[in-house]
Amino acid sequence: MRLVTWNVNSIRTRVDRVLAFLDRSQTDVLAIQETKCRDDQFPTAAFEAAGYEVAHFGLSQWNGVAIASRVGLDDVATHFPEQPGFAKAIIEDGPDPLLDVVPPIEARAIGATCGGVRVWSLYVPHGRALGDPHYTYKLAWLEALRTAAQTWAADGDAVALMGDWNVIPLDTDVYDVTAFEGKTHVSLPERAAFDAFGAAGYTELTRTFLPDEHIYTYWDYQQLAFPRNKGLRIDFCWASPALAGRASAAAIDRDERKGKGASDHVPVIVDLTD
DNA sequence: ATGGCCGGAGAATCCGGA
Repeated sequence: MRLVTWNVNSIRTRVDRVLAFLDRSQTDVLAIQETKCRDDQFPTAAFEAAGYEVAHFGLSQWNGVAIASRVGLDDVATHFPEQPGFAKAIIEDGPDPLLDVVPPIEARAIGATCGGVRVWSLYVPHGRALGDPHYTYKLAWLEALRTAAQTWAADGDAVALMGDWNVIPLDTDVYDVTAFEGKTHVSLPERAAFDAFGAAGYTELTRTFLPDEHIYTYWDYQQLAFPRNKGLRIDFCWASPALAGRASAAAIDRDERKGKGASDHVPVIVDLTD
């Protein structure tokens, strides 16, 4: 079975390219991030015509996550247990007891069971800047996900946590780490939050099969980043113990960054034995 | 070749991205 994660940066703009990729790659399950649309705007019919069921969670033009599967799609969840919401005032000042406000959960996670694997499509908050409320939110979000993931692993579930993690785990996962001094994605707390999935028993499958340095999954649209190969490695697949042993290969489809109409991220592919 | 931001909203730029 072939699982793929891809931040498509607008599904409506990219749908032809995504469907062409699904056909060419013979992908069974696609975890999509940054669909940038509401559920009623998602091009579901086009996916169904290609033989895929789709579950999408999108609230506005921001974020948006989906799973497309041709091997079944059951028990859809639009957030993980204790997933924090984001509300700037609450994070800065604490909850207001007079308002009893609950921060709204953003469209950054969707889970479904596909071909016996619990697949999660995840769009980890960017963080914006060190010390920004969004950075605090990012760390809390990752910690809550790790807590949930630990429970799933303890239950013996076959889980794939796939998506845009917005963390650069190693200095060699970026073209020049000094360009990120004092910025998000490389800070110690972010890297610790990412590495905690390993401590929880999960295996990052792309690292297993693609251990080379300076392998990237994202290149900025600006300043000729792709032709100059100034990229980042930020898209990953953490596999639970029950799943990791089934992995047979991983690949990054760098060619998908070429040409007009490319997303700034490329597909990250994981193959499992049946 | 892989090329000098892009997408969405909505009417002028502005937000968010990393």
